Amino acid sequence: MAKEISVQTLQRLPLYLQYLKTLPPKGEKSISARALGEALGFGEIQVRKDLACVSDSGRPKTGYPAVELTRDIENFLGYDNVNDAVLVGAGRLGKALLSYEGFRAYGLNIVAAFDSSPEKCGGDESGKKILPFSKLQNLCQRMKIELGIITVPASEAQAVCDVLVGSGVKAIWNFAPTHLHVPEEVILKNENIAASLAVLSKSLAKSESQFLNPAAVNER
Amino acid sequence: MAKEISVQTLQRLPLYLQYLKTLPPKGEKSISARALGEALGFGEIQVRKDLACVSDSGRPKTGYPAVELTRDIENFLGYDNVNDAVLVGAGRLGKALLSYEGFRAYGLNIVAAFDSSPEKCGGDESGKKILPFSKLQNLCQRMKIELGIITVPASEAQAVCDVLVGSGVKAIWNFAPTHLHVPEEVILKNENIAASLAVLSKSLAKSESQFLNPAAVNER
DNA sequence: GGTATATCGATACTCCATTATCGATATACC
DNA sequence: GGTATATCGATAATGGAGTATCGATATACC
Repeated sequence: MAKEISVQTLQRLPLYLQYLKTLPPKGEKSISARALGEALGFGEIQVRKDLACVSDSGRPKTGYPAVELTRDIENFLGYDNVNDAVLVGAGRLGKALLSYEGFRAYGLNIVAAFDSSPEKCGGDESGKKILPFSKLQNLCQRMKIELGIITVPASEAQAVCDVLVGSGVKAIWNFAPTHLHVPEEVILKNENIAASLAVLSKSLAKSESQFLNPAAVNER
Repeated sequence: MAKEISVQTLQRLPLYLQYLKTLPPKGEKSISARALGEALGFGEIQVRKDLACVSDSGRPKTGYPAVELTRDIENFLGYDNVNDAVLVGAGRLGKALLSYEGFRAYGLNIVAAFDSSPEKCGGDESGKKILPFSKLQNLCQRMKIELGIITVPASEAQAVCDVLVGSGVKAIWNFAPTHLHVPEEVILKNENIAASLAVLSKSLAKSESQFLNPAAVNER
């Protein structure tokens, strides 16, 4: 436990958690690394290494107690302390994220959305407020917002990003299909659907032309 | 050119392409690996190795001719031959994907969406049709659809997946936050927002507690 | 209580992606 | 046309993630 953790491991942790939550509460008290691995498509050694980073509840002969393991992963990922965030760009994708209930379970709370076109402003069906872009800076500074989510078109993304950074945001989650420039100390995570699609359609093409590598493009 | 290509390289190729498209048509005819790397945050050697997989248009002293390079990447990624797809789950995320204009540029054409609740059926604002789920199998078989996009809640995802596979779909793009089981020969790509968020919020937490590693969580 | 066994955790190994080094070469300039 | 130079491309070195092996140990069963 408490070793250096790699990005890959970090990305797998939520998957373990998702699976643990699907287990019936009345079922087995413990689960083995092998069983977890088979359910998710990972090797059992990899599962042990991943879990060793966040929990030491593993017991020989029985495996990991489901309740303790769940708690340990959640603690590590910080799902208990909530992160406030703002979202910029109330288009379709922005609204989809706004109304996604699951974020709260991941410790993320979108406090408000912003958009430059006035007709989008007001209340969203999700119950979240959509405010004019001009109010962004003020709100971020007042509420000490640290995370900004960008769902505007690519052409506006850098400008929005600059405003967010100027408002004290420390991390940017970018869904616009473009590369953003941020200062050293600001964390940037790009969500690029084209990159994912490239992997998928390429392996589809490959498998059709009988080349090689038919399956399992995903993780690992 | 034409060496084995890694998944990582494959994921970066669309990023090069995106950047190339932002260059003014009247500007420099050529661009160097160093310039590309600086714009996107990669090392110049990595850029050369990536591009070597898909193009041999690089010239000493000048770099890569923008037009040729663009064409080579697009050819490699298959953006010229269109892939038909169906989407299942006309919720907010599903509709967002439906109306995303950018897909066509990536060689993806969503021919129709499906949903089990009748009130969602009919025409979407995007112009795409939303059909009852019962018609899924028939349409897939008739049109020989090879790619299925899943945007239903996690609880229904496996059932939808099974129907898609049973309808002859060869690749699944899964946006539901759950792990799916598919036959060996079916390609599965999971889009997991929780995994991305985990990386982001963890590094945010880290940078605050002054541990280490302040920036650049993203690719590489 | 003793013993067999399933499973964990640590160490060692392998493999692949990234990074560094170096020679080759086409262009630009004189 | 000759020469200097920026840049590419190939080969080698490094680093890190994933995988295998093996001993340790807690549990279950007799």
